[in-house]
Amino acid sequence: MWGVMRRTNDHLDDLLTARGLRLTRQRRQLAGLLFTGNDRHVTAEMLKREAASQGIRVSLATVYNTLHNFTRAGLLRRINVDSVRTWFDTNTTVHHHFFNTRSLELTDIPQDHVSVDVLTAPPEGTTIDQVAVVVRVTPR
Amino acid sequence: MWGVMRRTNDHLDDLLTARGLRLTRQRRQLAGLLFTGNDRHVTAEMLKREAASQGIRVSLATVYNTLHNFTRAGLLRRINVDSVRTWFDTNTTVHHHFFNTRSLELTDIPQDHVSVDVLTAPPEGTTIDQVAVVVRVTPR
DNA sequence: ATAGCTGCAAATGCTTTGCAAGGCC
DNA sequence: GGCCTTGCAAAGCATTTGCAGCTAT
Repeated sequence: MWGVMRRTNDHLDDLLTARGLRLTRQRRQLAGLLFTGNDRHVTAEMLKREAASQGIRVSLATVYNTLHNFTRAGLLRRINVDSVRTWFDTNTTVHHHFFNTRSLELTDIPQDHVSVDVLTAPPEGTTIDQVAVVVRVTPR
Repeated sequence: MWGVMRRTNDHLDDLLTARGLRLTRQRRQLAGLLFTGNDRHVTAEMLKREAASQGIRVSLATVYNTLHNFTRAGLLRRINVDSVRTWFDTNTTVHHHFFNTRSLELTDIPQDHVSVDVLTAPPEGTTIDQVAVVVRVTPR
């Protein structure tokens, strides 16, 4: 039990320091929520609420800062699915998404389950950065 | 000259009335900007600015109302490419986009220039509504 | 010691809303 | 006439920013 906890926390600390991020209480706790267990999709507001529900005290500004720092450090990936809020994905590998426009739920689609071919050349003077496939779904 | 103008305006009026939209000055003028000429990608702010530059007086609230009304009527399509502003596309057919994340320019990719295959079934209880491919590009 | 973080409150940017006045059918 | 639209100002959200005080290294 204690062994597991220690290992998990050490692992998280390594994750942060390896990316040059200082170990602050807030970052460690948010990392604990994000990088323990399965892949997750969160918004700033969601993460703040979840933290609060676990007795973690963080300001919303810090949640935003942390999400951006983690993204810059390559620990998270931004996803653009609706124009209201910004989503962050703990799965940083190339992959795509189902987006339930009613419940606002995001689900991963493994990269190898989607084949995309773009036959048109990108606009003059630009290079392709990322291809995002969002499959919008609604309750049947 | 007059013939062309008349025909264009009549055509626009038909477009609106056919969709059950009342002919107000603002709707006709905005429709004139949107549906005359090539396909376009606009945000509310852009359309408002463009209207202003042509001496068309419309409030921003009305621009938003109109964009939504036109969308509901099937004359426009919403596009989600960034989480800051909402884009509207006069091309309502199925197709995809290049999005220049630096200049915020949107370019169409004809549907038949993109092949997408999703091998994963949509989440339990949902059906696919739309598949959106956004190719993010940056200046070389 | 000091560069970097945090938290608060205020500011920002996009979008929506409430409501009175005006316009279309 | 009656219902729909418009315009304004205010409100609403998500997000960012300025800054004073704190903290990791």
